[in-house]
Amino acid sequence: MVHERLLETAISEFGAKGLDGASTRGIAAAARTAMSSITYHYGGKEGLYLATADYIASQMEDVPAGIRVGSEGFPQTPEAARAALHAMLGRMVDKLSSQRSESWSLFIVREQIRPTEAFDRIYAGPMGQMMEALVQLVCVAAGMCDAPASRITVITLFGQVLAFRAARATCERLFERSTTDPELIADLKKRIAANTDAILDSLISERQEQQ
Amino acid sequence: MVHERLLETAISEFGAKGLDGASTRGIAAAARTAMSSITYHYGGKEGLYLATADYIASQMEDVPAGIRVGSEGFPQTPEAARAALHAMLGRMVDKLSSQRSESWSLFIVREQIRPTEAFDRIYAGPMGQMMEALVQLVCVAAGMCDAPASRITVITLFGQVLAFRAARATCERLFERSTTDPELIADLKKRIAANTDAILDSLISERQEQQ
DNA sequence: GTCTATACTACGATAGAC
DNA sequence: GTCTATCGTAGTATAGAC
Repeated sequence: MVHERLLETAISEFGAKGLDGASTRGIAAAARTAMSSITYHYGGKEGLYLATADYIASQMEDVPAGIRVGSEGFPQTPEAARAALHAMLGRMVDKLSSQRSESWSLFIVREQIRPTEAFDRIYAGPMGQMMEALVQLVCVAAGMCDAPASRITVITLFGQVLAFRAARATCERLFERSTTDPELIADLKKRIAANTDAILDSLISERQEQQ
Repeated sequence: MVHERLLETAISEFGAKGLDGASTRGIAAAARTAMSSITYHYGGKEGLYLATADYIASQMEDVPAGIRVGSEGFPQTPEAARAALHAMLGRMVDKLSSQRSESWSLFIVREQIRPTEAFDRIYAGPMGQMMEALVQLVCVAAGMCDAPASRITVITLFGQVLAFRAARATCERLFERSTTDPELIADLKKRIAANTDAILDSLISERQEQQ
């Protein structure tokens, strides 16, 4: 219980202020425990930071949802791959829409822009699996091998989802609606699905023109 | 000169650690001045934070590049709007690819996820202009009025660009190339342009089906 | 305008009570 | 395993020299 409270608070504090900026005193107080328990359980501030990264990584396990490169259930036909792509992007929207994701998204974005050892830990887990799965799904869906184009496409697809969290204040202003509105989230999912289809189709026709 | 050195350092420190996390001592030391000069010039830490937001906003002035809703040069035909859209997204990629954008992008993303008064100041400037211009350009390019769909589309287009900065560490891993590589940036721009065309075309055909 | 000096609060780490 | 107490360092703010 103490562990979980500490980690939850740490996500929020480290997310907001970074490793240097956050204070163990503040984290311990918010988690209703003594500061020295951080030293005891995690060896110090840095230890808690890395443990927080692992904790965040573990919370993303449901996003790839078993779709893993090389696994037996991995989609083999363009149609199946496209469906899996839609499903995975949809789960990502759900994940990033949730109130819970607010704290850890700041943590991750900081690590994305200025990576430390913590990013290695996050990427080594479900996040890396998810990105590699997306690459292979795009390849299968567009009938191409693992070309640079498919990887760039994945970043643009991911970006569509990411913007809803990483540019949230802009979304609130643009939509003049709360970004937690389920109807808005449903509309966003539909639009991302339509965009994904359009992008895949344009990749396919590009390929056909080249031949 | 002291002002500029202070503001540049402040972007980086506030970006990394937030308002609470960053220290005036650290900022002053890195800007090679006395800490008390922050009090003198900006009235304190918060004053410097807001001044930093204004400074960031002022640095984005070249992105809308005069394309402003209601101005006389605003594109009126679908073709012109599409070209302007490509140009503006291209300038955004350039901006976000630059080394300089690293510090202020963290500042902005933090404000996007947990907005304070500083975000109002940033959005009131070129950033808000840019987003509203994108909305109108999508409307003109897709032959639709200011529907919710156009605003959601703008977020997805923006997300494609944003990902290159806000998910940089993921990009580095996916591409196994430096994200400052000009060739990679050129490829990304081409892909975003192609995706934008595909997305606009799908918006247009959606509209035609409805009729 | 820019600096030093100082008052007071908060920081991380650690030792030791229980 | 969780707490309090304490040490040395670093934080903001302010007053005042120049």
